[in-house]
Amino acid sequence: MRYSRSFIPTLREDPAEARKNPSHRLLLRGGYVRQIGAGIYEFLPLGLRVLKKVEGIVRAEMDRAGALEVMMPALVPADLFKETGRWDLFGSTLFRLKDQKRNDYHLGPTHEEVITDMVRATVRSYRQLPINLYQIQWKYRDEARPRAGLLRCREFLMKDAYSFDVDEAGALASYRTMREAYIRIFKRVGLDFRIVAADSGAMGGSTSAEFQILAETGEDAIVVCTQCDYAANVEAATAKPVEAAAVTVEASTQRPKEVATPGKKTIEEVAEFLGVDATKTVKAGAFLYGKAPGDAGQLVLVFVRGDRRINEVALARETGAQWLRPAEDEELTARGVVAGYIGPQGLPAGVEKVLVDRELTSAVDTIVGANKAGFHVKHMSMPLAVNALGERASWADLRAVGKGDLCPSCGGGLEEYKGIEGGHIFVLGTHYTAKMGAKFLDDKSQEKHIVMGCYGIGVSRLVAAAIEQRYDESGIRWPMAIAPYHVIITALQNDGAVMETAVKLYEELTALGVEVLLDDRDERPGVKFKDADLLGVPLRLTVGKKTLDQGKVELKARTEKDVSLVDVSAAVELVASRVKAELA
RNA sequence: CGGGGAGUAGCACAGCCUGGUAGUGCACCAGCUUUGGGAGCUGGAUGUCGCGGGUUCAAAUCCCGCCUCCCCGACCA
Repeated sequence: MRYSRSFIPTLREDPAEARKNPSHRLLLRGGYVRQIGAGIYEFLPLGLRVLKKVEGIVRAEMDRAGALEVMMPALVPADLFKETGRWDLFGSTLFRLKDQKRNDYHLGPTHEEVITDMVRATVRSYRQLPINLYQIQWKYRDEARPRAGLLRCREFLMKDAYSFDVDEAGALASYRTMREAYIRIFKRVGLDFRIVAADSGAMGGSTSAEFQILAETGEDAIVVCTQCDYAANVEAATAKPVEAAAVTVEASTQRPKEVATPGKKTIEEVAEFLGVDATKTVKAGAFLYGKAPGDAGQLVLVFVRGDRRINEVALARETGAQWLRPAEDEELTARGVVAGYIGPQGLPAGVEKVLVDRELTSAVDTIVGANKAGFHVKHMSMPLAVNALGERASWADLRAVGKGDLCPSCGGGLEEYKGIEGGHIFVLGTHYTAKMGAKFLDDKSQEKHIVMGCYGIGVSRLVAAAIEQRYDESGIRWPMAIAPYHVIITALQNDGAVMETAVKLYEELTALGVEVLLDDRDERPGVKFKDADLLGVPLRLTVGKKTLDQGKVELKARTEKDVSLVDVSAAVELVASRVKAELA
């Protein structure tokens, strides 16, 4: 492509509304995309080339794994979601609309119901299974807060595959096949990623894993063991409990004693006031939760070590809550609980449920709230307190795990990283097929529900994630596999031998299947260099009078500092082989 | 959904407090010069000042209502 004939409206300055996020900023500045609304984007030619490259890799690997591509409607009649209850469960995130007959529809945020409907209408026998169907389509979610450019959109390109098997073992095999395909995809795209254990959330599945792309700007926190292959989203992470020996036990015989802590409510305040470390205190959290939308909230008190944070996802899992939120002070007062001074002993009868983090099994001499304004209790033993609460209390893993914790599987150190969720794979079981009556006859003439799995990749999100992982102050640094062009030829003079040589290189490389952007614009060299860096094309061939007089052109990689002078006659072969090598 | 900020030319912004012919830089067009890391000079074109209403002789500016976008948080199958 000749730059002079292309449509690449680069911006010299940062758009005001995209300064916070590198990929957003660079995609806009590089003329890849344009924002047209919150979380809604146009893909310009360059952006579309990148998107199609990612899509192509995903498609190739899905096909290789035996999945079959289908196309489903984005506009979906509400009946299907009503069958599984997701019409209500999805809540405000679902884009809903009515047709002229006032019937309900939604824009597909994901297509489990639609694909299950397709399968239940056509599959009758175990002989038709297993099958894996996938789609690469625009999906819609009315995000409460779209942000970070392509990373969290309301309209986004998604690959979703859905597997259907005769039993759990089959589903697990399908899951493993997808897992392998995903590894190939993320590697081919050129991403640094980790496969982490994930919370299955409301998908109702059992086995699941996330493919997290490591990036400073990631929204997710993950922990990775430095010694084994344990890795988990912090929402799902557990850690080896701290050994009892690590806690002082000599004072455990002391009797609990109330101390005045007037006005000291937070752990920081209490710890400082009493002159102890936060680890020697216990933090209380109070939450209201319900098991169905619109339930009257039920109160649960949570205790973790003072320096810990409560993992609300783990709490939701433990309580079976469908929704969960911190309780307001007034709601606590109404139940006889004193906000800021909550402790495990002497709790009012209004408190029916208490969960204590397992780490506190060793907390035999700790500081807790006194359930009385202005007082805390020293020398409290959490195990004794839990016993005293009887059936109201139980132990659970509720603390947010982080750096410094020990690996639950090998005891090694855990590191914490930020990640962008690029893919998520689930075994769903019969969650959807049972609700929707997707059945088949097995080889014993028994009617059974199909066992399902689903596997998503955020295709448009990967475009942004790749940038988040690879950029510098000058612009993007695309991996070869998804770069809009493999090489940019920068012609420093716009005429004579320089342009002739540039065109010749362009034509020869193109003939070899190398994708070339020829900067033949009537611009000064500085402008061309700046744009080349901003666009992030992996290789740059610079043709200029100075070096051409000696029969040379310059070759530079976007990720390297050095420039190498190469013979014009050797340039094509050199570039072509390098491109081929990086794509392999 | 709670809190904060912002809407003026393609982009970045000033002007608003204190009402009086809408500005600056970059980009764009023309000419001359320049030509290896976002050139210089001269001239030019470009605006429903987010939308609607109100006050006023007069509104980008003051008042009321609305919309949109961004950031933090909540949320995120």
